[in-house]
Amino acid sequence: MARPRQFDTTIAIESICDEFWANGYEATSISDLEEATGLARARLYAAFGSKREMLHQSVDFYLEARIDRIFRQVDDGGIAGIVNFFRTFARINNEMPERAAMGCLVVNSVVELGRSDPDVAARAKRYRDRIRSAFRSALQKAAEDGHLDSDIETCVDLAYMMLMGLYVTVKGGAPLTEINRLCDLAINQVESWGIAPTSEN
Amino acid sequence: MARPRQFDTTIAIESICDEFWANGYEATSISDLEEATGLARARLYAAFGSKREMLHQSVDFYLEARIDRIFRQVDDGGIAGIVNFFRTFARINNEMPERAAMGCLVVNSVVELGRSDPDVAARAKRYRDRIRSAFRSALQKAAEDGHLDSDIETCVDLAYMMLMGLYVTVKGGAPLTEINRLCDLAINQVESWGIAPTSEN
DNA sequence: ATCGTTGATTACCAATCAGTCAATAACCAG
DNA sequence: CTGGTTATTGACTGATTGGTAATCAACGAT
Repeated sequence: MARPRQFDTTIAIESICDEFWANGYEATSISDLEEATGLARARLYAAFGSKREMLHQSVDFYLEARIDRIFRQVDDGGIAGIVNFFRTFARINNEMPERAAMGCLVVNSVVELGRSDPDVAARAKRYRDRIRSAFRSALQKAAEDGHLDSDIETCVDLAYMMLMGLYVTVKGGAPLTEINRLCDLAINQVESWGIAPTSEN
Repeated sequence: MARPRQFDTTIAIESICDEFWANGYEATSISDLEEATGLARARLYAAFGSKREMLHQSVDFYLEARIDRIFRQVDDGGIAGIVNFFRTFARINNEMPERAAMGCLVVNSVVELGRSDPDVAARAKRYRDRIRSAFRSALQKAAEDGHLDSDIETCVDLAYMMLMGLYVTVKGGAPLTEINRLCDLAINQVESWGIAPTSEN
């Protein structure tokens, strides 16, 4: 009963997401988004309402297209699933350093805007919950299989904190040797949860 | 042999630092800095050259006035010094939530600009080095006193990552219960390094 | 006292910012 | 084919951005 939109909003959000991801919210102008999407600003505003809303939808997209997709592989993977996650993290840093240097859109956004934008903070909560849920599921599976000898919630939180530490370190332009060292540490730590602790922690 | 400056640049940088700390780099305008310092923009530019330089000097100030001052107490404190550091972190979050929600200027700056500003990245390296140096000294002292049963470098990196995880979580507006839980976890972890590991990790 | 140098003040700049509006175009139900 | 509805277009807005130029004021050395 009316003129249909001539572009796919999801595809547009994907381009917008990449822009915010690479450069941050404030440093990204509407002109940048016009260029990235190939859409005139009025079309963007007609579709999304405001720059903030574009960020919110970008984070939503990122949460399901990136975060959820990655952590679904962790959900059922047991200890190995978590280990593999950190291995992949290291591999991306070694093979795609530019991409890795973008860090995580949710971390970037929440550090830049979390204090002033409750909508970003709310998405950050979903983010934390999703990550911890994946780690928890993986560890619960390990526990059922008798491959766990540690408190699950403690390990969940520890894995989460190590991951956040990695993101911040990567953003700081730390050399690959340092990033690999931290990844190895995380991997060793996670693997140690699956076996009885020895004198070397 | 010329007219002396009528204001203390260090005091000005302190105000500028607070502004960047609270609101981030891009979201802070020169007008905001004029208001915060009480100095006209031309005076700021005469003294500091550019907005970027104001940030760099703010981070430098922050590194020595905040970071170094805090971590000097960790340097010689052994295990208890590190534990006390995380206890203080928790206390600030409980007693001064608004201040705590500002997070850490270096983390904020490096997440916002580290990818594009090498000068910020360089300061982030000094930041990581200083923090790890403090944790290392503390753990070495514990080792000399025979109160350590873990690999020092591993513990150093783990403590650092936990701290970064805390900063990110705080920025995400996580409830106090969650922050306190993570702080308690960090404290338990650090304390465990000083005693022989048991079956509960 | 004066001269050279520097800081302070004010007004100003072009560029860019996020966002809007009126006109036009395309679609679908009837 | 027409009328109602929505998308698209391109020009446009006032406000704000980081940064400057010119004038004036204050100082120390001679």
